[in-house]
Amino acid sequence: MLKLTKKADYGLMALKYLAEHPEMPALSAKDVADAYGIPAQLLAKILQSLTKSGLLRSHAGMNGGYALARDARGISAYEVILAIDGPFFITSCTKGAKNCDLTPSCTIKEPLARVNDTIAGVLKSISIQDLAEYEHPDVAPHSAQGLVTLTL
Amino acid sequence: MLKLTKKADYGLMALKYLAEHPEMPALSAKDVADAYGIPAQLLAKILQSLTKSGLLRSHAGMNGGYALARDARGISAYEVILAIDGPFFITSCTKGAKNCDLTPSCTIKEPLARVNDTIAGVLKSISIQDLAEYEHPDVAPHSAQGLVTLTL
DNA sequence: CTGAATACGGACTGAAGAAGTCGGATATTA
DNA sequence: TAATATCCGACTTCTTCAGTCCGTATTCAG
Repeated sequence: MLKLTKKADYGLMALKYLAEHPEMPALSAKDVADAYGIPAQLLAKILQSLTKSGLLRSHAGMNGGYALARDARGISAYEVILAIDGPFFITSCTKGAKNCDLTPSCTIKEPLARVNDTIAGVLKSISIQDLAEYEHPDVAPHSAQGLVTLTL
Repeated sequence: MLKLTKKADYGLMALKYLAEHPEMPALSAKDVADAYGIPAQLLAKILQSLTKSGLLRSHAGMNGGYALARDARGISAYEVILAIDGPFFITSCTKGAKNCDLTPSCTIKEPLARVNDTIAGVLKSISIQDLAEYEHPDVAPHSAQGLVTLTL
């Protein structure tokens, strides 16, 4: 629980890989899948959904493949996860149209919604470029600085 | 995905309920379950695991039940979730003994581990007391102030 | 023009985890 | 002793995730 799906992981990895190879006009799903040992067909579908969400540009045919639709710095981890897994909510019942049946239970969900927002904020502050630049943990703790304030 | 299990929800609700009724020496699983419309047997098992983790004190027999083992202010949401669902990691492969088979994939997981720590920090900053005090969203945005800094 | 390489997309299967139930054993108290 | 509890393991059911299969459409090279 509270875990990213493998699809989201794969998607982040693939985008990172694309960001690391800006010289290539396009990389096929198979290229990326082979680079990481990911099931090619599965990654293909992931990249397709990222294309539909506008994060990638695709091109069929020989020497086709995928490329980042924007600069790596302009794509956040949040967008990627959202595109692949849909909107996430930390709580089971959200205060949307489908309200939850347990009337008083929602008193606990309100504060947790703040947690949800906090997590979303953190993920929004991380760009694909950040992931690509990240080399070694102990070497350079620089770059992205996400400051998040949680007020209950 | 990135969602709390219902068990964790139920557990948080139950602890909140206990915190709201400090006058009661003990409340049975059934009491709490009825208050929220939760399956009693399911909640019972949740409360048992919270007891094993030392967050609750239990007492069998008539007029028995559960009570908070500590002050509500000393129990964090993090502890509750940990006790019920076990340790959570945002990424599928964690850098523990069971290392992941995808060698290069882990390059992406390192930065996400920071996200994981951030989330844990937020959850640690929220106490059961905070949940119990939280009355209405628009009325009083006071109390718990969690400040979390994420450095990639 | 033809064939290879590629993206696209629906349907399907298997595995895993979550949610909940059942049944019984133990402990405490009225 | 009977009622009320916690305690605990096994089980079923349901959903979601992960992955595969297969057919179609698009583009490019020869």
